[in-house]
Amino acid sequence: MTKRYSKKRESILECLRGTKVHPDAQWVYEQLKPTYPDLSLGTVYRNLGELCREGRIVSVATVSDRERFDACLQPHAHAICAGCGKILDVEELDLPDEFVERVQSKTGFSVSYSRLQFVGFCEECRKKRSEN
Amino acid sequence: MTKRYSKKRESILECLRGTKVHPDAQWVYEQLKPTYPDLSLGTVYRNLGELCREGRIVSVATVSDRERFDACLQPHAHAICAGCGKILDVEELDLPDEFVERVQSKTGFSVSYSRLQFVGFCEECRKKRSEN
DNA sequence: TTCGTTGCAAACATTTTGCAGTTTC
DNA sequence: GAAACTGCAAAATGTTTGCAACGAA
Repeated sequence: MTKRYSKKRESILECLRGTKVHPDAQWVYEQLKPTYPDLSLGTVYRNLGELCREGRIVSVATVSDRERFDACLQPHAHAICAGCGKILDVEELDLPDEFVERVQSKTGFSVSYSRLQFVGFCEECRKKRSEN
Repeated sequence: MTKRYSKKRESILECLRGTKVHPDAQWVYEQLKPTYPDLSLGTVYRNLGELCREGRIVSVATVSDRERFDACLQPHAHAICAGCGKILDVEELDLPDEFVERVQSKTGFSVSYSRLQFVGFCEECRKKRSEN
């Protein structure tokens, strides 16, 4: 199946590249719906999957049962709020190079990429909690 | 709601403690079903959720849309096979202590726990791939 | 007796898929 | 014109929930 140009796929990728929220399919759909009134959610899912398989985006986490994506391919850590689901990038937390090598030698895996997630509560959610 | 003893809940916890496969709800259900012919999947879900909330088990990853759990609470990394979904423990990959502090100071999060995942393909899945 | 726990089935939410029409090449 | 792409709706999948029966304290 040779790949063909698709305006909607390109827009989905651009949408991801232009945001820092690490969105899920629904969010991308809502962003693009005004521009493409005939856009369907299935198309968003299909293209997110395709872009992942091609390695043009990555799946960074599943939060509240929704898969979240990122078009930034440079490895970096994520802070995930267990309250509101917000995901923030955290730079300058690079894993030692030998980690991947050690995983490969210990498990026999060939490692494609890694995820470093810090789960907790963001300031806003902590504030809301203390109010109640 | 004061907690009461439940044989099934205890068995669910024991089941998790006795395995290294980082199972999902379905797997636990199938393990215990012979022992408890009247066990229902809903009970497994309810208790896994409860055990998580109590901090007696942790959710280590969502693979192929299924949440996977672990009764081992010592922080450790995981190798996740994108082919078959297998999850292996990887010891001796400790994050520098200052990572959590840095996340907290940079994002304002209060971090509860972290996850370090290495996604790739296990030996068996690579073998299968090269055969086709 | 109280109220947490469970089985069961229905409800839910997210994601996938089949198909017919459309677009790219 | 062939094959990829899409909208739409239905289906599939994992998970949650309401309720009546059950069980622990």
